[in-house]
Amino acid sequence: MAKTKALDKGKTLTAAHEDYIKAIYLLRSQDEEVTNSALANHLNVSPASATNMVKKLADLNLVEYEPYQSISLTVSGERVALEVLRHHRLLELYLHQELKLPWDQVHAEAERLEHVISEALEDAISLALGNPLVDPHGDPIPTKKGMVESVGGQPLSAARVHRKYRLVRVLMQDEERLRYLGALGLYPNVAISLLERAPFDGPLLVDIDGEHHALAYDMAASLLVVAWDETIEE
Amino acid sequence: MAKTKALDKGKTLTAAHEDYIKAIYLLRSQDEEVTNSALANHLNVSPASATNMVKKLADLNLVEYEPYQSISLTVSGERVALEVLRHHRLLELYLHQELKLPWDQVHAEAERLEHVISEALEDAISLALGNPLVDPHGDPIPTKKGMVESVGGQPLSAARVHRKYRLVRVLMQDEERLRYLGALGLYPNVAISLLERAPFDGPLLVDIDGEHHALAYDMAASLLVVAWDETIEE
DNA sequence: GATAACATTTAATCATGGCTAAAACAAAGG
DNA sequence: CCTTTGTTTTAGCCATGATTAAATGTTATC
Repeated sequence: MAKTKALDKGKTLTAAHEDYIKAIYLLRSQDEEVTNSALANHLNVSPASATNMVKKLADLNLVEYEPYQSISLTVSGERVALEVLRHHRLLELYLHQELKLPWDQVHAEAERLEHVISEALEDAISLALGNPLVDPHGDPIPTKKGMVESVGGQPLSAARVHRKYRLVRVLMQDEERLRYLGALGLYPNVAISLLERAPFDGPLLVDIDGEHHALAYDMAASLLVVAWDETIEE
Repeated sequence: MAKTKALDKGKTLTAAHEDYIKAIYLLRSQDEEVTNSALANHLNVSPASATNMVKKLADLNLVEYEPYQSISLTVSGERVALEVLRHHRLLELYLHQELKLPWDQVHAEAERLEHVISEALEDAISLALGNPLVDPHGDPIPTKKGMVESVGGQPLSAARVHRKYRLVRVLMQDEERLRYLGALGLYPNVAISLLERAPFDGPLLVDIDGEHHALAYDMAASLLVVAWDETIEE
């Protein structure tokens, strides 16, 4: 019982702590090196603030940190990250599915709620949703035990022409863009085919549920799809 | 546009601000004089902290305050109080009714959530519940416009023997006590009759839905009832 | 009306989590 | 190898919201 400081302290973590830990986890899971500036940038704080907090997290045994080195989570840190992420994604799904909030609004709302819900509420939400595994953007919801389903898929921008795909994940949280996608009917599980690809990473012509639309390349790069017939039909 | 500071600042109020304002409102509505110490006591902070915050709230035009005098809300202050209270009570009802959290837990949960839900979420919750007017404890839910239904009723401790009453409100938020009441089946709208009253403010023998129980005097004093036939049957 | 008892306010401090400016360090190019 | 460029850290500061201890004001009692 000597080195388990972080576990001892239990739920003394503030929203700020959780935000940093979540950011480290998310950056890492996008295969980005977690540098001080990347972290500061992701959280919209100054680099100095990031250093400051990272040091505190290191004291709590939640991150591994040596000055001037890149940052990583410890096992307890990752446990915290997954817990927060579970809250976040359960909330997103709940708000969208049960309370009918538009999907471009649920992220911001969950961002605040994730820090204050109790274990009991987390469980109740999960139960009400039937212990779901993905949120409205197709992001996987960590299980209570901290397991994360790896959602497969390739970027639509890299897909083959004239093949039917299923949209499985939207790597975007920006409200404007999500509203735009929503207007096109681009939600997870929708059928989408690539009709034509403009050169030089130009726009892509796609068929969404019968309708034709042009889609900017970088948008398409943030849409993960799998071949339609590789997936179980609902 | 000179004196409307509080309105100008809009949603820059912190959870601490809201807690103080809510406390002032609740103390006042229990006909207690809102003194500095009552406030400090209610919020579990030191008197010095209360003075400090009250001065800030006065600067924001949310409370009326002169040193050494008792404290009251301004019109904008009351508007804030009602908004927070609306959040709180909507959340309590939602958590209890839709997510099936035990009624003794919803207060603590709502206490945290009330400060972070958006207008849109508030509306969605209210809509999902059919724009309800009372929470699970029988406390009135302020309307969007800031109207509060006054819930009538007299303390059960002052009720007449051998008359059928309807429990309309439980003036208690303590988890232990609520759990106890719950175990007795004492929720709002339950039928209750006073069978016998012990002298010297002693326990009361009551009939709750056919079962007989003894109830401490101070408990009964926190239960508001109305004559069964004065109320609309469901 | 003086004084005791109590409530309130002031003053000085602390922890948190930001910030800016300056110093220290790392990595790359000449 | 040294210097330039960019990143990271340190140092000093600020606002928030709490604390305790001391000073001040209010009220009740004799």
